[in-house]
Amino acid sequence: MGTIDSKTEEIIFRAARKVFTRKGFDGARMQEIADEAGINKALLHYYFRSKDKLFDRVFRDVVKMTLPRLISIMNSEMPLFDKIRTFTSTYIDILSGNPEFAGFVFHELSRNPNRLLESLKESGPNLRLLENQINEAAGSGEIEYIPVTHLVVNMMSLIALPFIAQPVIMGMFPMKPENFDAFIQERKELVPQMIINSIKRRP
Amino acid sequence: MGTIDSKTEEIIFRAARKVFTRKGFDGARMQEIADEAGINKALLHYYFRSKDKLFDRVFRDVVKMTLPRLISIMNSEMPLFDKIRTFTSTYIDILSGNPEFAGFVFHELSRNPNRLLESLKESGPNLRLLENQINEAAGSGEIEYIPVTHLVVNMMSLIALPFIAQPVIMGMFPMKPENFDAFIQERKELVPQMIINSIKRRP
DNA sequence: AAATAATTTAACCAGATGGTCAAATGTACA
DNA sequence: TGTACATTTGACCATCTGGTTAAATTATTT
Repeated sequence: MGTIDSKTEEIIFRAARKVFTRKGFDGARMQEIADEAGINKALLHYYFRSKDKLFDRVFRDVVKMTLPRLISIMNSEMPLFDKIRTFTSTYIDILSGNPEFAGFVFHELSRNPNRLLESLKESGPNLRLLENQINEAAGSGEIEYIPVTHLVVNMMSLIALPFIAQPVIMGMFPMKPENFDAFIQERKELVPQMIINSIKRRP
Repeated sequence: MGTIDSKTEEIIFRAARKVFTRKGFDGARMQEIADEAGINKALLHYYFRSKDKLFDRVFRDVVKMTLPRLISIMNSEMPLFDKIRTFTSTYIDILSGNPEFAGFVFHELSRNPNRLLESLKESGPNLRLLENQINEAAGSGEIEYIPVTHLVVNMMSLIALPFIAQPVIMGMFPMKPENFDAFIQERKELVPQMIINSIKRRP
């Protein structure tokens, strides 16, 4: 279940992912997906019964392309600061390759919050582990205490929002696409530095 | 131009803002707006010729409800750290009162990037001023240098994303709506502290 | 090569959706 | 009161959209 065997099925699926992630469920048209795939609209329904079913597959695929790698970093035994650095650069790399993913996931999730819950329930990040690392580092005086919630949300925010806000950013600060890419790359260093700097205890 | 005189016009407009900000342009239905306003669908077109026109008014209104206050803070002569604190708490207050605004603006902007450019062109924030403040503070050794772009994007990110990601956050960390509100309130202190901490030069 | 099954298509359908219009209702004013 | 004007509505229309179906085409099996 969930596998793609035929060649055309693969083509259709990629087309669907492209259109859905760019336009969202409501903005996407089955006809547009068919055109993008270069096939007849009826073929969409032959392979993926309905728009809902096709969308569902796409959404799961997008989650599967991002979450597992991030969760495995979170759940690793890596030291706290390394974890922050690795998480950031991995997440930024993923989104650099698929800039629409961030906006897509958050937007569709607000349309149907239950969607992610399933994915998270079956293999969520082990927040207890991260919590322990924070407590240890705070106990030893290495860092100032910060609740896990805020630390995680801070990382997500600093990483994901620039992609969602790309048009705003490129409008505010005159930027060509290459400049925006460079700007994002700078953040692979800047974001973890900033997070670490903000919690590291001052001498 | 752009004013609302009649009582029903006001009711319709509020209904439209509610529906559009929650569902987006593509997800919104004229019938739903009419129902929300408790009037006939034809009346929508009587007051606001088309869905596009109505949406445009709503979008402009939302921008006008947020941007000017933020811009005036940015353009004020307030000291850098105060500016960061005031900007954050004002922005969070605005979004707390209208949690859908953030996702709405960013999503619709990626559908039509030109929309904001107009609003920004006529009265954008004076980034040169902020830049000077950064340079001064960096020159005097008070802070570590940071490009304006990153500083501004960092603030936007830490403030706006939690609202966009609300369902994700409430799913990851078991949170009831009240808890989420409290979580957001905590950030009015935490975010500026974090930003300032991350740039303040260490002794 | 014939028969069977899988893939692909053109044509079509039903319901939804943005939009129109003529009639009805209400309001102000002479 | 009657008349001009604005407001509101129900009914209707054209188009779009997801989905179906029967036929055509291609691949597979015997």
